[in-house]
Amino acid sequence: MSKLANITRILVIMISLIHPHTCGFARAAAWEFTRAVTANITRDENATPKQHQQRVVQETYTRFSNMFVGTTFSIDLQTFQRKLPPLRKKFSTWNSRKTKERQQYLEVFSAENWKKLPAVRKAEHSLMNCQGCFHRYSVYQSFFPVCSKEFKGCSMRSPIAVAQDLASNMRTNSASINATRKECQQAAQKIHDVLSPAFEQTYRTPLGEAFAMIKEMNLQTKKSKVEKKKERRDCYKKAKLSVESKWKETEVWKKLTLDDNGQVVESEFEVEGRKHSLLDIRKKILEQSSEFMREKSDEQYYEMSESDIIGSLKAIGEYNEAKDEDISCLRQKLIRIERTRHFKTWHDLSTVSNHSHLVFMVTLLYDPAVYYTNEEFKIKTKQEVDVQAKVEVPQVHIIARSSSADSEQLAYIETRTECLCKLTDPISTENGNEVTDVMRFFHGDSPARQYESGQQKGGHFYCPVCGANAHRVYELEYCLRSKYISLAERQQVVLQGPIGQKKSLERNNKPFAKLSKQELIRELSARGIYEGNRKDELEKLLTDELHGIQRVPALLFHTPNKGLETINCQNYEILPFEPLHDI
DNA sequence: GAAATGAACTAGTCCATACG
DNA sequence: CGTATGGACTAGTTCATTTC
Repeated sequence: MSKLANITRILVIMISLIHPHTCGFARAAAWEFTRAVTANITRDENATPKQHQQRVVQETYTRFSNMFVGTTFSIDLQTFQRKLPPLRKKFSTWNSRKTKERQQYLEVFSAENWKKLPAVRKAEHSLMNCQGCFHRYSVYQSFFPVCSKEFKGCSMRSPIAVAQDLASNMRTNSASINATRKECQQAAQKIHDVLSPAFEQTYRTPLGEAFAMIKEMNLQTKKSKVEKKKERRDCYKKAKLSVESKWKETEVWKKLTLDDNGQVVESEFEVEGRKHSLLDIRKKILEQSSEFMREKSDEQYYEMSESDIIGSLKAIGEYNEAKDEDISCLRQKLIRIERTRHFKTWHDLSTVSNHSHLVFMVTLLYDPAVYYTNEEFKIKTKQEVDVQAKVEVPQVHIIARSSSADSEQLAYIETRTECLCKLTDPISTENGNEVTDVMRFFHGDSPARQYESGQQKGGHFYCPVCGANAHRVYELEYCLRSKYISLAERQQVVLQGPIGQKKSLERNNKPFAKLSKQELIRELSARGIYEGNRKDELEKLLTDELHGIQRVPALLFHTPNKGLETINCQNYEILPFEPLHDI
């Protein structure tokens, strides 16, 4: 038998009006039409019974074909004629105890309801293997009395039929015993096991999940670990947003800036932080550490003999014998050193209960020239004190809500530089001796130091101090040869080319990002590099030239072309190592 | 038709906390 | 203590569109 003939045979076999998956609308229509036609058409006197029967079928078929247009319902007259009698038999011999179901069946699948169906819904139906009936009318389809062995397997596939079988089984076999909890569970489990596969296949939803949709059952799908966490996170996010919105209500400021066309633009910005001014911190530390200071008045210095002064200088390693300095020079030097304090800034970011925070701390550096050593203090007061620990207690400078993005952290530069400019404002001890304060060091973890120095974060040049190539950081010799790049040098590197200069002045936090080819050529030629043709080659050259320098040091962000001395940071250095936390 | 441009994506870095 | 998760960043790839 050829393949085509095989397929045809299967198709012919498949057509049946009583198959469980035959369209309900088709069945009901065929039945109603054949009844109406039989009642309405009177037999011609000349016609034989067979001829009359033929006419009835012909008329029924015509009405049927008119109602169901389209290939999915196509059926030829002969087949229709052959398949009609079993259907008539089903309807006429429908179980008399289930007339209600029969009535409902015919109502639901009435011609009227079919007409009301929108075209999209109609398209779901077909004479055989009707998906529309299977998915949307399975309850009513299950009323149709299919007991043929041939179709039993098919009917079992319908979860409704399976459920009905189970229920009737339970009714007939129910024993009136007091079931234990375990038996109860086992029975329910069995029902689930039998029903679940058919249900899931039909509705593409696990049975349990579908049960959870029924309100009366009061069931809930158990959330997975991931879902639980997600829920919790969403909750945190919500709380964060509500806090932020409240902050916005109270802390909105206005500022005037120039746009690209030189027009003054008023814009709003939010401040979500608090600051102790550097001046307050300096005064506070001066007061707290006064008992440890080896403070002398001007008179006392002038009363010191030459040998005393030289001895004091020697003690702090500041006496240079080769240099021939006179006594007044040495005295001034000693006064300067003993009245100069050095400070260190620490910066870090952290998340506290899902909110990102930024902190700047300021610490005074212990200097034996200014403060007593532990031994000296013990001789003086008989107390055993760790002077350095007392002196180097860190003070909170700025604490604020801020994301770790550079752009956001740079918003705090203005207020920092404002404080640094006032570093030269004189403050005096109780005895009226003026002290000089110097901002000396910066320390923090890698991202913090990268932020402060203007180095890129990550990538191939992540070292915030020397910009060593990431591929070679394990070569000791290479690392030792890599030079410390000072903040002033970094500033010069950025400003060397016209584009870097222009974009820095525009306060672009990434002046070398996304340059066009023309800009790349200009930038490179200003740096004496004339190689490269294609854009990617030029980009690579510039990357190598900058070795990770991304912008001017953070403190110069607002005044990129001014010297560090304008913000009293000429001695400011970023420490090359990552220390322990201050707090 | 090659190069430039821009968007979207992946993979990897470091930082950190939350949680069982 | 290990795992999960998230943000911010660099670096590289792919793909489609535009420009020269």
